[in-house]
Amino acid sequence: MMPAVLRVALPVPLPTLFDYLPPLGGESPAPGCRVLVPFGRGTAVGVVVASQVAPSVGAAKLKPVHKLLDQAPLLDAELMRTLAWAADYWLAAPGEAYANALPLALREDRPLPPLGEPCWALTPAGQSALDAGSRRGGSRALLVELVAGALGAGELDACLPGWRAAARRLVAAGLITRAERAATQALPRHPGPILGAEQTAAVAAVGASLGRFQPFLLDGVTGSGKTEVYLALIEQALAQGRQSLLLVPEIGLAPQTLHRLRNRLGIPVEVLHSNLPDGERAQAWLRARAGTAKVILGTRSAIFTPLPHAGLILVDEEHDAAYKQQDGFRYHARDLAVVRARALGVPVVLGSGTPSLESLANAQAGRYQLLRLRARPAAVGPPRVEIVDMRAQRLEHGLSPALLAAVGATVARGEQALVFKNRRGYAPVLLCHACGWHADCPHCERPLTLHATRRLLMCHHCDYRTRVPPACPACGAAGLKPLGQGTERLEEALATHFPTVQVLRIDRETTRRRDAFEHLLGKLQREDGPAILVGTQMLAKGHDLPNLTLVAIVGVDEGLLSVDFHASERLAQQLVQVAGRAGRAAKPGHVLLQTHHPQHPLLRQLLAEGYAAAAHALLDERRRGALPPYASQVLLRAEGRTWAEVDAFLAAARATLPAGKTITVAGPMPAPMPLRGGRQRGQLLLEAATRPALHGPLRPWASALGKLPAARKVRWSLDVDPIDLY
DNA sequence: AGCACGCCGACT
DNA sequence: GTCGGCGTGCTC
Repeated sequence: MMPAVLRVALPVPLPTLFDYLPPLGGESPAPGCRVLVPFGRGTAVGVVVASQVAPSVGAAKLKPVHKLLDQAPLLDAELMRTLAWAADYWLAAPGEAYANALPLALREDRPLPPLGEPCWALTPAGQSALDAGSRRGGSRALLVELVAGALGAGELDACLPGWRAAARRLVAAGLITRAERAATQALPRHPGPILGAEQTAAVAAVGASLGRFQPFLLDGVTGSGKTEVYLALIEQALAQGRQSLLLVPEIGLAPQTLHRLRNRLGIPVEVLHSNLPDGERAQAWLRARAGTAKVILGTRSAIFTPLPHAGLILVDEEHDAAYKQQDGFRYHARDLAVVRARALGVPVVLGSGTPSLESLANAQAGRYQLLRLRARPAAVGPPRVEIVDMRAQRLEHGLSPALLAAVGATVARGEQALVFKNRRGYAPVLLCHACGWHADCPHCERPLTLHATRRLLMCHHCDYRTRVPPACPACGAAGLKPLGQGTERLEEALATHFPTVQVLRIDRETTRRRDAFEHLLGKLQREDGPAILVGTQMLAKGHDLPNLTLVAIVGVDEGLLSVDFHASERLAQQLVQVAGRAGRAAKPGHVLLQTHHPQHPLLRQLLAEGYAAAAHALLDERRRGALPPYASQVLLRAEGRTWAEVDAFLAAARATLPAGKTITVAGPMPAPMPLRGGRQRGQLLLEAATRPALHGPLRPWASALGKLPAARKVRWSLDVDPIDLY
C-alpha cells in the first residue's frame, strides 16, 4: 500500500512538482496552503498543489513536510486552477508560476503580517523639530502634513509625491514613527461628470453582464473618457459589494489613476506594483484576499491578486507590451485577465485607444463584445495631422524648417510642444569622416550611443560604456562626428533655436531619480506656460497635459523598416498614442510627422482612415501570411559563449520534436540581434495553425529540453506567443 | 536556479 | 603543498 503524499510547487525553474509525506503527527494540508519543506541541502517554502495523491517517485526519496505555514489555503481554488492553467499554457515551470503569484514577503517562513495599513505619525521629537524649524524641503513638508495626525501611504501619495525618502530619513532620526492602523474608512466622495451617450451605452452593456463571464473590448481614442467608464463600472460593482481589479501597464500611470479612483469612490484603493515595499505589497494582497480591499489598482503582477468577491476585471491600455513578462515565467497579464474572469464568472473589459490585433481579432470572431467610444468630450476635435517630408529638406540637427516653425508658433501662443524621438542620448553613432571608423560595442557589435554631456559612449544593449576618444582610434584624425539624433541633441538644438523658451527633456536619463518624472509632469500641469518637451516612449502613454497642443514626431522610420511583423502594429499604436497627447483640453491639437517615407502605405492609411482601418489592414496581412493571431507560435531562445554551442542545443531541440506535419519549424537561426553582452544568441521558431496543435506535442518536449546534454552549455527559454523576435 | 561534489592550475 | 576554477549532477 502506497502512502498518500502531498504534491508541492517549489520556486525552482524545473518542470516538475515535488512529493512529500504529510508533516509528522500533523494534518494533511489542503491545496493552496504553504508548507516549509526540506529541499536539497536546505529548506524551501512551497505551495501544496494536491493532497492525498499517489507518489510519483520511490518511497525512499520521500521526506516529510517540516511545517504547515497556513491553516486555511492562502491561494483559493480559483487561483490554484488558474495558475495550473497558466503554467501549462506558457510552458513554464509550475513552481515559478506559483512563486509569481505570491508577494515576496509571503514566500518566507514568517507569520502573515497584520492586515492594518501602515501609517506615519509625528513623535514628540518631531513636533519640537517642526516648531524649531530645524528641517528643510521634503522632510519639513512631511512633518507639516503629519501635524494634524497620522497619515497612510495612500494619503501621503496624494498630497506629497516623493514622501517616502523623507519618511525614511525622519524615521531614522526618530522624528516620526511607522505604525499600524485599521484600514481607512470613508474619504470624501466626489460625483463624476455626466456620461456621454457612448459612455452610458458602454457602462450599460458591461453592467448588464455583472455576475457572469463576458469579455469586452472597449475601443476608445485618447480623451474619449475610458476612465470614466471604468469608474462608473467600479461603482456598480461596489454597490453590489464586489471587488474590482484595474490593471495599468506601468507604475508611472498609476498615481493619476489612483488619485481619480480615490476621489471618486470615497473608499481606500489598494495599489499593487513591484516598486512597493515587500511588506506593504503583501498587506494589500492579503486585504484583497480577505475581501476588505474592494478596489485594487496594479501593474502586471497584480493579475494574481485573490478576488474572493470578484465583480469586475479591467485592463487599461490592453495593447501595451508591458503586460507580457519577458523573463522567467513569461505570462501575459491581459490574457490571464480573461482566463481569470472566466473562472470567476465576471465581465472583463479590455480598454485601449489602439487595441491589439489579438483583441480586435477576438472581437471580429465574436468572442469579445466590441464597445466603441468615438467622441472626445473634453476636446475640440481630433488633432490635425500633417506629414513633413524630410527628403530634400535642409535639416537643423534632424529638425525640418516646418517643424521648427510649428514649434515656434506654438510657444509664441503660450502653449506647449512635444518633440518625440524614441532614442536616448546625443547621437546613435560616432563616426570618423576621415576613415569611416565608428564606435562599436565590443560585446554587441552594435554602434555605441554618444552621450555628450556625460562625455560617454554607451551601449544601449548591455552595460558597456567608455570615454569618448579625443581622436579616431583607427586613423588618428581629430574631430569625430556624431551621426543622427537622440533626445539629448534635440534638446540642445531646440534650446539653441529657442533661447527664451523652457526646454525640458524627459527620458530615462533625466527621470532616473525616483519621482522625478512625476515632479516634471506635475510642474507642467500646474504652471502651464510655454515650454518645449523633448521625450521618448515615456511620454507616449496617457499623461494629460492640458496646454500641450503640438506633437512633433521626429523618428519613426525605424519601425517602418523592421523585419519583425509585430513592428508595424506597434508603430501604429505608438504614433496614435503620442499624437493623442496633443490638444486634450479646450485647445485643438496639431500633430507633425517627420519622415523619409511619406508614401509608406501604413502611414498614409493611418492618417487618412485612422487606427481602426490600419489595424484591419494589418490583420488582413496577418491572415494572408498565416501569422498570429491566425496561427500560434512558440519561440525557443538560447544564448551561449559560442554560436556552435547555441546551434548544437537548438539543433538537438529540433531533433527531439515529435514527428508530425502540424508543426512547422524555422531554425536554428541567429536571433535578430545575434550578439548581445558578449553572448551568441539564436532561436528556433515553432508554428502551427492552432494553439492545441502546437501545444499538445510541445508540452512533453518542453519538459524534456533541460535533459538534453547540449542544454548545459547554454541559457535557454521558451516564449509562448512571443511579442518580439528579439 | 542553487548547491554540492570533483578533479586540474598559480599562489603562500 | 593548498585555494579555487567551473563541469556535472541532484533536488521529492
